[in-house]
Amino acid sequence: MSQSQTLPQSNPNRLLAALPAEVYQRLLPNLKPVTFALGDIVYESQAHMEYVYFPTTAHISLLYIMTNGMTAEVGLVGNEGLVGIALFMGGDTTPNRATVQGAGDAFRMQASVMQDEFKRGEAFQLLLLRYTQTLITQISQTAVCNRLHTTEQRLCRWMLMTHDRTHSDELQMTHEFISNMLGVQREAISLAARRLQESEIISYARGHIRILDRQELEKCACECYQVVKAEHDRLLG
Amino acid sequence: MSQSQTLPQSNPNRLLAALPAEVYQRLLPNLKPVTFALGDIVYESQAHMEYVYFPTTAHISLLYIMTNGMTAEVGLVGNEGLVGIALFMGGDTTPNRATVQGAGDAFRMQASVMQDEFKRGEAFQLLLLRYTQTLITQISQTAVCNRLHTTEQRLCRWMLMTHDRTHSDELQMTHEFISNMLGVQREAISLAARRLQESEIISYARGHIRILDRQELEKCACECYQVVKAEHDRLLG
DNA sequence: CTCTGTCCGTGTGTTATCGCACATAGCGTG
DNA sequence: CACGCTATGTGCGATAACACACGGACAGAG
Repeated sequence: MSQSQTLPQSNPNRLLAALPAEVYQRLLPNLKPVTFALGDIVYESQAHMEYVYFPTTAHISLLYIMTNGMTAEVGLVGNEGLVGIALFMGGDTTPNRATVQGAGDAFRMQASVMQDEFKRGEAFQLLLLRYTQTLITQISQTAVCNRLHTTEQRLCRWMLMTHDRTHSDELQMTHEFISNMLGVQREAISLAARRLQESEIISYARGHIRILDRQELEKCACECYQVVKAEHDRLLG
Repeated sequence: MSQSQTLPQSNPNRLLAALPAEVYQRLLPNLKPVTFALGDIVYESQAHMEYVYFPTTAHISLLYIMTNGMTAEVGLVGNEGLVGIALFMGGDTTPNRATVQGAGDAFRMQASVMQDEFKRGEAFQLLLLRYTQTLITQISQTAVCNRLHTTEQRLCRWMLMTHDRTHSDELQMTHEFISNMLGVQREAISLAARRLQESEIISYARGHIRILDRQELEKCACECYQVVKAEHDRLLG
């Protein structure tokens, strides 16, 4: 992680953008731009959290690591949200690791500054709680989806969610990486991905996936994608 | 649902019990005892919510119903929590149905009264947000568990969670009912339950399950049960 | 241009679960 | 006590996913 020189204004964090000007101005001096590389660990499971992060171009996975080493993603955060909700929910830590799934930029804010503004109980608090509600919906739907849908459907949903946060048709990730997010074997991803490639919905090679036909991709995904999206639009759109 | 005559003090709601006396006294006039029967629907998916509920002896399932009718539980609330978090998180509704899994009592509070107290930003708010954080952990762990663990492990975890909220060794529920919670076929529950009965960990007959050996049951469950319990104890213990 | 590590393809056997069909048994009702 | 309903047992073929193994192909480093 390194400091970047200029604020990435072209693709702002949407929570910060939704704040009243007065609040935004008050917080601005406390927003420091940072750059994340793929694979960076933002927070370790159960570890102290000093900052909250408002992604702009980066996106971050919340994942759980079992004692036997298997992993599964429970949530995904891009420029629509923030990472570190435990710091205002009162937990201070979480059992999940937060790791960078897409390299890019974010703003960070000292936990104490965020908490002071949160305690004012105004727009900032309302916004953060509403976002947390959408995150709860996302996690709930992941629970349901993990139980009731096929690997192929879940792969489609996951690519759509990632696509929304990537702002590019090319996703840089290997089958191996995706299998760790979806909690399945790498071979299962290879199989599902190949079927999608044969249908000319995606194409891929050596860690680069290109989304060719987003409409078809949405048709192949389960309803979970739309449920989460609709709930997000309702609460923060 | 019917009004009961006396407040069930023997088994209080633990959130209410944790409030400072001053706050509790202020809220008391707004707490109305209600009794739930098995199967009652507390909130319908996407429907208006007029009250929040603090269970005492009842416990309530949060479950998602797919368009094809399949269901899966995402969370379980007993006297350690409350139902209706969307009312202070700012969502007002949720995509999940809340349904009574164990008959019993609860206190209800008008949404507006709850919101007024919440906005004071004091003990009540802190407590509710902390509880919400434990619920997020529960939902997250359900997501992971649904993906990575066997039906038998998940059945054990689910019975433990229910046992904690039932305050009795006898759970009144059929295999069919449990299968709807865990999102599996009824036959899969029958199989797993029979294995547990053969090991003399539980016994059951016609909708009555008796937990014979809770220690063994914990051994058969996955780590998810302990993770959620530990996080709850850390935040609200 | 060769080497090496990463990424993906593919096969085989095994297990878990589904989907369905039907049998059996207890319970309440009339 | 006969009946019907509900709860559970059981079998079987189909499918999805796991676990493991190994081969091929490409990219980048040197």
